[in-house]
Amino acid sequence: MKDIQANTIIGNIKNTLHQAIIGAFEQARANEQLQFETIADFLVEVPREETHGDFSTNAAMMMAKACKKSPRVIAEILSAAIDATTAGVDTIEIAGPGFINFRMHADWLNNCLAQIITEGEDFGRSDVGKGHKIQVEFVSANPTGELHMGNARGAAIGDSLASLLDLAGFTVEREFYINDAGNQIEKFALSLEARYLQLLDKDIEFPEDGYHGNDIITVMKQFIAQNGDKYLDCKPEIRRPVFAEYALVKKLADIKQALSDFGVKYDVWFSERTLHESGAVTNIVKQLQNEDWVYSEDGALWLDCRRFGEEKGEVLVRANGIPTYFAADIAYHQNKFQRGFETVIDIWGADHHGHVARMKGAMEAIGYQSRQLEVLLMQFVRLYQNGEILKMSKRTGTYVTLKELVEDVGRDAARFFFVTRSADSLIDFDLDLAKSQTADNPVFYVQYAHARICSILAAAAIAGLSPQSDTAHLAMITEDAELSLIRKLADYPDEIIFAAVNREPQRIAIYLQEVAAAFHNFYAHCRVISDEHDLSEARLSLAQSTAQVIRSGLKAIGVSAPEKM
RNA sequence: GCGCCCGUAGCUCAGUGGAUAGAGCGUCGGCCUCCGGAGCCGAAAGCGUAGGUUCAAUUCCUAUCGGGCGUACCA
Repeated sequence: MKDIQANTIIGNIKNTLHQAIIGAFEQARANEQLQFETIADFLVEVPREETHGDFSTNAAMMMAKACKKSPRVIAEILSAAIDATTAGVDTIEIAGPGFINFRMHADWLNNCLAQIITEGEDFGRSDVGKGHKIQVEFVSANPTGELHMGNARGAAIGDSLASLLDLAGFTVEREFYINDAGNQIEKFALSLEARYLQLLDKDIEFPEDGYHGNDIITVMKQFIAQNGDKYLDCKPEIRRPVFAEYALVKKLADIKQALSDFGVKYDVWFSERTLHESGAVTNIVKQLQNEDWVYSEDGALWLDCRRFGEEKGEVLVRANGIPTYFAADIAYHQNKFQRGFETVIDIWGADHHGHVARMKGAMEAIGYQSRQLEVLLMQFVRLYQNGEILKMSKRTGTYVTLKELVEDVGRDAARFFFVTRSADSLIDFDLDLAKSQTADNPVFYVQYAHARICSILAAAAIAGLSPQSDTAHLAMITEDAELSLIRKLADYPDEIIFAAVNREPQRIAIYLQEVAAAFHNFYAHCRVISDEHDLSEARLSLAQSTAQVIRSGLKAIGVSAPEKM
């Protein structure tokens, strides 16, 4: 992972130190103290242990081989040559196998806090994205059933990632791809028809591979309430599209509502059907044919995926003339790029991983770069209930819905739960435990810190105290617990950048717990409102900044920041 | 069989090419004349196994064991 050193409080110091170290290398070479060709990619980091200083570099160890000297010897030479006064460094030490540790002047964290306060609500925002257009497409569930736990996870990750990218300076759009065409709609129509007939007392067998969920029975009951039995003697070819259209509208409305209740708002709801109707799907197949990416076999048209390293081709148009999902998906992604996105991120379930390589290959085939399409694969959510695995299946209709999750566990707790885990991990979700332990969800630990601060600020206002952040006030902040909290707050913009660039929203959930812990520790060790008027007002500034960071971070992951709990 | 993901504390999960691997829950022990105890402080407990690369591996590579997913003219 390349070190990201953005234009942030911490990033700027790292950059300055980085330059100072390079300067020291050059000087040592000029003095013939060190001999080397190029300077390796060393890191300037904030060490895990505070006893190792405020910043640290592995430069001496990275260059040991090139310089043919021991790391500690190189560190000695460098530390004598480094001019880090501009960064605010007080002392430089050599430690361990050859780390060079920098300790800043005592007031550096106070200056950090001043800057945090100056930036206010914008603190955390940065410009590393340079306004580049990026799209995050997530959930995109078939509108043939209800949203389930897997969709909930996708929603939590996708929405959070989009927010983080926005904070990091990208121009972001959230999109939901509506699979309202193709095979599953045919099957859907057959299932609806069967339910329709069954509800009207016809003895009809339900399709084996149909959609067994109770929700579509509800939909057809509503349909009958509105339209009666007038489709009973109608030709199947006539009534099936009517059922499907009716149900799609209903189901889509349900999906929008469930996502909205989960705190997710999309910029675009994109209909697959429009791609077929506009001719985009047939056009993309023609384009690929013209460029010799397509071959015929067994009556079907295949994309030659062997040209990008796959073992075999993939069907674009079936022998029956109907294009596959794959063909539509290529047209869809072409459409995305035509809309000006430089990068599109798709969040898919692990069951689609076989689709990744051929989609990326297809992007090359239609003239884009495969890296412009990023697929974030999300492992499954394995549900436990009564100690047993609950097998989810949309086909059989046994699954826990997003709606139930929000009702039983709560939106904040559910979102925090999902966004705390990396997309890579297979989650074991014990529903009984989740319900019974709702109060133990770490989200409340974070929210509690926020509510506590709000309460303090309110009490302070009544006492006639207000946050003051001029230099004289901030200089009164000297306790370890206070400084540790500032240090944690100062990390915020870099945490956002890291999470956004690496597509790891879980970083922020973890970070917020660390902020809350640092605050609770501060609270336990330092009285905010005390007899010392000026110190109280300085600490109020710190508390207020903490609340602001928590509020901003929680917002990014779609969790509320209540003032009272 | 082949491909992808994952094996970190009793449980659920973070994390990292570096100097002492973390949190929540659970267990054990402390802390309320005081701003919110949904809190604070402390203890026990862990990188599946075996090789390799490296100054340095839990992290990268290989093998192996275990789990998940995929391997359709489904999506």
